[in-house]
Amino acid sequence: MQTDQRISLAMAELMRRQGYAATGIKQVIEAAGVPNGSLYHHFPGGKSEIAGVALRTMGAAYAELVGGLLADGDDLPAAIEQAFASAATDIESIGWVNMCPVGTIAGEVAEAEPALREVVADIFTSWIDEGVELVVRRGYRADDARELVTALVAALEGAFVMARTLRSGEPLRGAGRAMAAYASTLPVGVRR
Amino acid sequence: MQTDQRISLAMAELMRRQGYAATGIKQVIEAAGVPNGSLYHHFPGGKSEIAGVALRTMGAAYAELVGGLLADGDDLPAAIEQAFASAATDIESIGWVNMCPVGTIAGEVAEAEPALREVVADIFTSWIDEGVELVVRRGYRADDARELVTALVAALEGAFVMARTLRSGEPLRGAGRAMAAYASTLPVGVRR
DNA sequence: GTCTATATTTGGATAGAC
DNA sequence: GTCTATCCAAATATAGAC
Repeated sequence: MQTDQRISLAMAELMRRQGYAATGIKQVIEAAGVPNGSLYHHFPGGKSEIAGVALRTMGAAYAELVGGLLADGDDLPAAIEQAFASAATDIESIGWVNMCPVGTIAGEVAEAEPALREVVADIFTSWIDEGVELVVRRGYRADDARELVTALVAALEGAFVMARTLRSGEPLRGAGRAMAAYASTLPVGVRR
Repeated sequence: MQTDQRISLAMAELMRRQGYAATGIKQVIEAAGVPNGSLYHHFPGGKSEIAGVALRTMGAAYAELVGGLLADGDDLPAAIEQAFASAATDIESIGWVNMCPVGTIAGEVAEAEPALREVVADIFTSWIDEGVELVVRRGYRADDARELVTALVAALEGAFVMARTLRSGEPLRGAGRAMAAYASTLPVGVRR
């Protein structure tokens, strides 16, 4: 793997566990196994530049994951409930660290790191846009779809934090059932 | 105001903007206007002890706020939608900083600061317990109430982060409408 | 492009006079 | 209880040889 990828991957892994502020460049250097000078050669912008790249990579990975879950199955409400439940089972078995870190980083950098706030805003926006497209393709109205997907992302991020803090998958399952019930109230043009 | 209150209040305000890791003791000292020695006299446990006190205070304040919103009005779904909408209007006008910071801190400290993770877990638990009592008192089934309140907290925390990042109140309003729609699907013993 | 050495600032925490 | 001075480790970033 390329040096710059090793660096941004190490940054991503550390941010997932500790967030942005608590993650030190020296930790990144050690985890990536690269010398200090190489890091600043590849990322002249230092810590925040690396974090930006790491965030975009994680954002894209989760978009693919969630998109896949939402695309599966005939019934959207059922697919939603299953996606949340599967996330719950994952973190219960694999470990509480295995969580989407974008929301936590978002809260951390929103006021103090304008450049990173915009990166996260881009990630949220693209998640929503891609999700809306999937939902519209299932026959839902565009404005319903946007509201549903926005609420889905909010519920998912919030439930992740609660699950990790309470060491329980229940918040994720509960949020999934709630969002599925909400989705059931929306009209579907094509398939109903 | 007492010295220790000035300290924990300053810590709370700084954590709201920057999170836990990025907030320095020196910043707290300056913001509170107290000398270094006084801080460690009142809080021998240093930074994490102060953060614990600050978190508990913020947790209680938000419990009261949200509890008041949920207790108002005849119709629970309408009260939920209004509570989220009111939060949206607040942060749009007062400022994006004016947000519940508990969720962000939760993500930050979940793996790295076990003592603070437990403090946040206590806060989430008491929010849920108090919310469940309010909802049960309205005639909902206890298990429905617990699931609803858990999802409410998750959606609220997630929507706060999205709103602050996207600089828009819409995620909060959308999440509120979604949760209201979900609440409408639950049976009410007394009033329906 | 890689690597070592180091500059400089800031972190949290402590000591001890008053 | 209050306050000043200070310690020591860690932070990010840079300089310059190779």
